[in-house]
Amino acid sequence: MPELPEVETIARDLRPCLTGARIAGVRVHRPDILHQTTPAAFARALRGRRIAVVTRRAKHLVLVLDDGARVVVQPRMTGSLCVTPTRIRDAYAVLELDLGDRGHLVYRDVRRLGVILLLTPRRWATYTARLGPEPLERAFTPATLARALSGRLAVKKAIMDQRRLAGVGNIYANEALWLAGIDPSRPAGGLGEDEVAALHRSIVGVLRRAVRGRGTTIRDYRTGTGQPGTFQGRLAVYGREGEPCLRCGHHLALTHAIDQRATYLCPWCQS
DNA sequence: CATGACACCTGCTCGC
DNA sequence: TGCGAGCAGGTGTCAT
Repeated sequence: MPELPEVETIARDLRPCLTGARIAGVRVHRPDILHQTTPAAFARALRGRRIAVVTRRAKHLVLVLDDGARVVVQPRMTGSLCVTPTRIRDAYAVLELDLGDRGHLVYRDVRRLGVILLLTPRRWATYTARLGPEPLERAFTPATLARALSGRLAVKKAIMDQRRLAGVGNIYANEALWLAGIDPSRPAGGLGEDEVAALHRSIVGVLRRAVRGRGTTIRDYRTGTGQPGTFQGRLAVYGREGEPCLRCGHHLALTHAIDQRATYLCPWCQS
């Protein structure tokens, strides 16, 4: 579920709690979320290690351990992470790390669509190479975006394709395309230079504002401190079908024509 | 290579 | 009130 701003918020919240913490114990409550490893091997690799760095790549949280291994958490639809001072019973807890006097890190995931990976430096290199550029890094320019926008697929699909561009999901794709005044079904490769520039500005702008708002909570998303985000109150189109467009006043529409995902748009000013 | 269908899961909401 | 259908912000795989 969480997109870039949500995972960025979680990473920022967890960073002061986790950086330098030693992993004293590992509890895997739901083994099915561990991919390409077993609970026993996973626990063996983590126990006794220190967490050196807490970071984010695309929509994924990354814990770099002091031996260079990386624990990658993909929360997907309903995953959430937070640190608590003491253990609390939770039917949806999937993984718990005991951090001694630094408390407990809990990964909870109601639908259990999330994934946790343990990657060597070499496998991490392969992993990150498959993901597109980070839209909030300085190196992300309109030219970078233009490279992601090739082909005849819908521009909305293109910006949500994590190999082309990292971190944008359904909510922010809808918002960015509305901000840029671009029809989401337009072929990605057919945008003009000015439209690419507008979309670049919109993507960067909406992601920055959403990070400042600590993410969007529609249902399940919680920050790293267990609270809802605030950006849901500032969405211009997502979830607002039938309501007036904030630019032109026409009724916003909802379709599922692109990849069967909810697409919200203003039929008047996105055409 | 691009695209579409589907699978993975559970909970919530809506309509009857 | 109760029940089934449909829907949900993501990603990987497989067939075409």
